[in-house]
Amino acid sequence: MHVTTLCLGALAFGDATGYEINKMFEDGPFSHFLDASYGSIYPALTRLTDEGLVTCRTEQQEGRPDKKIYSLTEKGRRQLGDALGQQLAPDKFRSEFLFTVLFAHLLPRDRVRSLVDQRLAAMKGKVEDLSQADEEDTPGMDFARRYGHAVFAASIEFLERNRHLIEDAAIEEKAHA
Amino acid sequence: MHVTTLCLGALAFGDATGYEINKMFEDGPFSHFLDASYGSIYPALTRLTDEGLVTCRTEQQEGRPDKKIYSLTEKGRRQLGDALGQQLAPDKFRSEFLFTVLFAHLLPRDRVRSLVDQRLAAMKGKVEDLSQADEEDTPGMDFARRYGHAVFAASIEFLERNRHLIEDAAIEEKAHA
DNA sequence: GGATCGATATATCGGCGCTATATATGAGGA
DNA sequence: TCCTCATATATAGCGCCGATATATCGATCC
Repeated sequence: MHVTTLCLGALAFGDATGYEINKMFEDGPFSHFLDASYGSIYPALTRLTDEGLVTCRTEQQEGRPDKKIYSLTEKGRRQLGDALGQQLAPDKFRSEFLFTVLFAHLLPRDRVRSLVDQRLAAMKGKVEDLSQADEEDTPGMDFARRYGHAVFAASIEFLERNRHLIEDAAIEEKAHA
Repeated sequence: MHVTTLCLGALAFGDATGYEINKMFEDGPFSHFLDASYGSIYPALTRLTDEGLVTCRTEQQEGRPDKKIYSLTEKGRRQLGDALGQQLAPDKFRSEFLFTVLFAHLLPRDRVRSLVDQRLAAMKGKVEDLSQADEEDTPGMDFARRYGHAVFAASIEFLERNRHLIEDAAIEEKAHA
């Protein structure tokens, strides 16, 4: 599923600028399970406009560049529907933490402990974020939020119960590797 | 963390060919939380050889191309240690399933149900995979395996308990979007 | 017995998308 | 006063995935 499709999805929630779409990936409803950045969003919106899947109207502003507000066309809406009907790619997960942990037996104990502490703090923050329901959310958004909450909660519980497995394996001294 | 670093990590478990390293990402110990493919592994090994971080010896074979077996040098081992001491990037997670589910209220119920069924089946397979401990695993590998198991188990439980949230929201008719 | 398929093994090309950067300004905190 | 953050668009560079090319052996299938 290409960035163009993700942008169509973003616009299905209402008209938006490239800047606003980017925020949906950074902080918004997509942030926990999708990724996209300016470098791909702006070119995608241009391509979508060329193909007639979205339209663009410009709004003058003072001090800032003019706002380019994009809207889904009927053709774009159909294209999104098609994409959601295709075979989906399986989830992708990338964790430098787990990669690093594979070498716990070669790392100083302090390092491993700090790694786990940092991770626990980050995950507790995420669980906090995902605890707040929003009245305006679609059923899907609510489901995704609860899903994230459940997974992060399980992750935290696992880490707290099993951190000793890697901490005990780590080396006592402070030396590097 | 670049592919070169991941290759150093792979070679820290023993000498290997590019083909074997690829398998570590495809089926092996890295497969659940890392990604890399031929298109990046072979160039990475060339670069690592040029920089003296790995060495390469060639083994003749009949019928197949000669095996190029790579080994970590002392310099490579130090470089890996350094990388594991740096600030790690946070986990990245990409899910077309959750993206699609955001639009559950626009999709036919059959589609949503089939999506959940497919996902459950895939996840049960993963849990199965991750149930088998291996005597030869490092403590880190064992930890990562259990971690995956815990997270997938939580995921399955959540899906089974909450699938109705999106299935009830989906539209009754069979029409597309 | 012939055909097809998957595993073994290396390598490159095209294109997609992230990271960083450029540009410009107003608001708010230090 | 200065710096950082938010608003807003856009591109260049580069890293990496996916597809493809090449070659052979063993296994399965019909």
